[in-house]
This record gives sequence, C-alpha cells and structure tokens, in this order.
Amino acid sequence: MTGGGQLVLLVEDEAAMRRFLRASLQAQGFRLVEAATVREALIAVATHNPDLVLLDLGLPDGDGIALTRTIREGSRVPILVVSARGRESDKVEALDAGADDYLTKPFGMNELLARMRVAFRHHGAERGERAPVVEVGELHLDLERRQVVVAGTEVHLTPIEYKILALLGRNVGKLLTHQQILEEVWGPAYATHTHYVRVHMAELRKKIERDPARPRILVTEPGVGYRLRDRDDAARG
Amino acid sequence: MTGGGQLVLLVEDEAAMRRFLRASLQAQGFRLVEAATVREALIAVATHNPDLVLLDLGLPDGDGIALTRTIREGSRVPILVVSARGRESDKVEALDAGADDYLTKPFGMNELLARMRVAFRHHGAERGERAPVVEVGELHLDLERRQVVVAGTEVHLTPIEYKILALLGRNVGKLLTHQQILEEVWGPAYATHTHYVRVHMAELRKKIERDPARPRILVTEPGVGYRLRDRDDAARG
DNA sequence: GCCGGGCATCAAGAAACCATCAAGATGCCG
DNA sequence: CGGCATCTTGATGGTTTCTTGATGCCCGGC
Repeated sequence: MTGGGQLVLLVEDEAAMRRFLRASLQAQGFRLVEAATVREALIAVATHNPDLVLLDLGLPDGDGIALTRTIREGSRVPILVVSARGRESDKVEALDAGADDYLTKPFGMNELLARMRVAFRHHGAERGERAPVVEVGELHLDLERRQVVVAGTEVHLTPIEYKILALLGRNVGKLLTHQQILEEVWGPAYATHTHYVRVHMAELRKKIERDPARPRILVTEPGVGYRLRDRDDAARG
Repeated sequence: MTGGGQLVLLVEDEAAMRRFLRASLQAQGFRLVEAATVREALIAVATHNPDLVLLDLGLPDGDGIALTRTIREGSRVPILVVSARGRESDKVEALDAGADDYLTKPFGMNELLARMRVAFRHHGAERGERAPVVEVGELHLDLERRQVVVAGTEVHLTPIEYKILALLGRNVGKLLTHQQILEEVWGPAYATHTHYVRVHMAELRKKIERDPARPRILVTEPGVGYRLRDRDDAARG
C-alpha cells in the first residue's frame, strides 16, 4: 500500500466517462493515471507501474483485446475491462486474453469497486507477504522458506532452535529478555525456565557461530537476555 | 483413473439447473461433486477439497453469503457465485464475503467457462505455479505435463503421490508443514492425519530417491514437515 | 583470595516423532 | 463379479529432539 492509495491506470477515450470515473475513484482514495489511447496506455503501464488497469475496450487507435495481451506479456497487473459491448464472445475473448474481469456498461459504481477489491485481493495474495530475509555476517535466515544457511552451507535446526532464531531474527538488533523468549517459544507457562533458553542457545551457537565460545551473532546481554546483532561489527580478536 | 480434470463442487438446489450444469461441465472434462444445501456444501469442501466451487445463492437451508464466509475461513478455493438475484448490493455483498466472481442468471455457458478459466489462472498463480519444470538432482518434475522422470526414466505416481510432489515442487526449497500438506492434498478436514503424509512420503521416496533410507531430495524436518531440496549440497551419510 | 550469581556446556534418559511393513478397505475397470 | 491399483489404518522398531541435572567458568563484591 503506497501512501496515497493504490495507483489505477484508467484507459478510456470518452471524456465524460473519464471525468465520472476519475471523480468516483479519487473519492475512494485511489491515485489515478489516465490514458486515452492504446499507445498512451502502454507507455503508462511501463512508466507508472500501476496496481490495476481499468480498461475501456472501445478505443480509437486500436484493439483493447490486443492491448490486454501486450500488457500481459510483461506484467501481471490486474486488468478490469469495462465495455459497452455485452456479447458473450466479447467477454470470452477479453477474459482469455488475460483480463481478470469484465463489466458491461452501464454498471454500478459499487459493483465496480467490489470487483476492484477482488482484484486487489487476488494480486496481493499472489505476491504474498514480502519474503523476509535476515542477514548477519555469514548467517542467512530465510523466514519464508524456513531455511538457515551459514557460510553458504545449509544448516539444520530443530524446531525449538528455529523458533528462537526466528524470534530473534524478526527483532534484529533488539534485546529480548529470557522471559520474552520463553513465552514466545514455549508458552506463558514456562516463563521461569531460564535454563531451557541457555541450553538451546548453546546448541544454536554451535551451529551458527564460527567460534561458539565467542559469539558474534547471538550475543548475551548479561542479566537480561539475548540479542541478534544487526551488523557484523568487526569484533576484537 | 478419474484424476484427469479439475474437481468442481456444484452447489445448486434446483434439479434442472444442476442437470444442465453437470452435463456441460462434464463435457468439458471436469469432475464433479454436487451439493444441494449449505450443510452438504460444507461437508463436500472439507472432504473432497475441490479446485473450484460453483455456488448458487438461492439455497433452501441457509444463506449462500454466509456459506462463502465459512468456506473462506478454512480455504482459498475459488468461489464463483451464480445467482438469479441481480441487484448490485447482492453482488457487492457476495464479492466482499470472499467470492471471486458473480454471474447473474441467465448466463451463457461460454462466459461461465471463461470466468472459470480466469479463476483457475488466479489460483494457480497464487500458489506459485510459475516454473513449470522443477529439477533437483536426478529428479525431473514437469508440472505442466504432469510428468515425473527420475534418472532419465519416467516414473508412475499415484494421484496422491503426485499431488504431494507437485505441491512440494511448486514450493521448491520451502519447508511445508504436515498440516499444509494435508490441507492442500486431502482437504481441510484432514489436517490432523499426519500419518497419511508419512506413509505416502515413504512410497514417494521409494520411487524417486536413489537410496530411500537416505533421502537427498525429499528431506524430513523432524517435528515440522517436509521440504523439496533446491540446492544439492553433497550430503554425507 | 574466597564466595555467589548468572552463564555455558555436557550427557543421560524420557518423550515425541518418523519410517516401514502389511493387512484390510475402497473404488474402478471390464 | 473378480482383478487391479490405490488408499487407509494398525503395529513395530528406530531416530531425533527435549528436558533435566551435574559441573565448571567468569566476574564482581567482600
């Protein structure tokens, strides 16, 4: 989500319709880019990288279906077609060309907005949550794949070890108390079993620290807890 | 082997309409499961794990919108609503409840099929069906042609074995939990039958691992799940 | 120098988990 | 109806992981 709302590319040649859609969409908080021709539309897709394309099929300088195909060659942006043509074959053609939905004019603004929400939902899910990867020194922690690589070699962690490391990784640089770690990993009932953390931290260090006796990544904060370094500051000898 | 086409759950109480849709969809190569009530529909989703739900809103024993919400709580299966009600508010409500598309009766079969193709396209992309061919070691998995080749020889997998391998293949390198595998392959109702996964994983390994006792491709992550290796680190015994 | 608290490490047993075999159950095909 | 492929389910033995207790280190206070 960008600061001022999602960016919609409106491809429509008729001025009145464009004014109407512009007003309605802006009222909903969308940002807008507009194009009146196939040429303009292609340029706009390339330069603005919109979050959704709202495409009227009846353009003066070319075929909206072909435009859909061309956009699809280089982008997965949701394309929502709006058209006065209501023939079934038109719909099938547009949808098979890569459009994600097809509305026949006249349509209600609420339905258009609902279908836009569906498109955003799909596209959001498709892109998924940004794959969070944490890198500290030679440690490479991929939270999405649940994979840990140290110095180029994959390392196997037990469930508890991974939970601890993932917790620290999601809070790189921050200090976590024994209690916080215990509650997150074992559950609130274990908040006093400080020893558990020590044992598993030792195992973890054996696996990811170059010299477990002198931790550079998983550092102890005496009397408080542990912390995952966010930079690999050059350490002393 | 019935495993050919995609499985569609048809939720429709009116007998005539059901006959018509059944005939049309089967002619297109889809496999069908049918439900006439909300209750039946929920059971069918949980037990048959369909690839798409075709839902008529006018059910006798309850609300189709509520059914949509309930399905969405446990599954991301595409839901395509078909309804005699054409009011805009009905559409908005259904789409916001989690439906992926909304067709008003009467509709053309070709449009329905085109919209189903869109739904499959979305769902496939969402699950990451980007790379149609996955290669790990001597395993060659072609997701598009549904073909598995090991060391140059084609290998036959049962439907469940293939589903598991395809799921892991679409997520190469990513660790999938027992639960994720069970829900994707068997359906939401089977999330606790961990043993199923073990048995079929053993069969899979017999077929695609050089030494099934020392898996290099289908690796176990004890306490969590399984993973399809993406890098081929030389593993020692 | 001696003591005590917090910490790291080791190791053994318990518990949880996994692989595998095989016998029934099921569904599909002719 | 019988044969075939597949899936479910139970039983068994092996493996990994977790817990728990024992031991020794570091460091500051006294």
